[in-house]
Amino acid sequence: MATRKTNPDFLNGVPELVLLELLSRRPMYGYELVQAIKDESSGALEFGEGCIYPLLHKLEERGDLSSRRLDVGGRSRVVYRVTSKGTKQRAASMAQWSTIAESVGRILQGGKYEQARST
Amino acid sequence: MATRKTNPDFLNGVPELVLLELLSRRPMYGYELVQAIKDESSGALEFGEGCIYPLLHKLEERGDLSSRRLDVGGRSRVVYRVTSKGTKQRAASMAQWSTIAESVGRILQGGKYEQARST
DNA sequence: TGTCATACCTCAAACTCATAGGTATCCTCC
DNA sequence: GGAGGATACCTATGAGTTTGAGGTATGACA
Repeated sequence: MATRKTNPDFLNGVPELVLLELLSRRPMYGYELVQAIKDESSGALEFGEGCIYPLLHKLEERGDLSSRRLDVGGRSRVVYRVTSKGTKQRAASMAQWSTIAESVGRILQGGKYEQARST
Repeated sequence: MATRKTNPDFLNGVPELVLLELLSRRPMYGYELVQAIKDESSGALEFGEGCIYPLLHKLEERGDLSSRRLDVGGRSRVVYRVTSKGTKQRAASMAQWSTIAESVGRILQGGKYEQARST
């Protein structure tokens, strides 16, 4: 009952994938990421701070991210960047997402053809 | 803290979508669905019985599915079909999946361009 | 002074899904 | 005739993720 084996996380691990992807472009801090995800998806994806901060901590603990505290105009920001371990993880995650998204897409498309044929 | 509002279920509601889709093509029973999902996705998607059966019950309770018990060769099967309510739900779910899958895809693609430009 | 945006954080509860169990019938092979 | 596997249903525990709501503190603006 310990480790998950099947459907490795993609039917609810999108936040992690998105974080690794965005951070692989440039280092960012938590609050910025929350806004960026919302912006880049035109509002379709909206992960709250309660989702992002714990996830950042988890990824750092796991070694996929490293952080550095910055003071900007009296405010303190924690800026994260992807480690080399995280880069590998990102590639693996992207591959898994692709496989799953294609599979789901194919099933939904299959429905189209079915309907077209039977109509 | 009661009802979920954001990210309406698609970062972990794929099993539900797939069930509604497959059942909208033809009525099927639980055990058959478990195999069908595995087959149609070439093994990429694998939802166990412990996922499918409770979900079928939930969808029926909610009014998206109706069931009928069949006896076939001494074995008892519970065959499910999509109700008109379920058909609407399926359309809504498909639309949501599309939006989210496209958003995630766009973010991942964005990464490609970024890299191409900066390299 | 109050309020809003920025910026960090944590916790409780809700939810889903995986794993592992349980029952019972049928078929095949030995 | 018995063992084992496939078929077919089911539930329960628990791991893991995400939501929603809260809390702290600074800076900007009116």
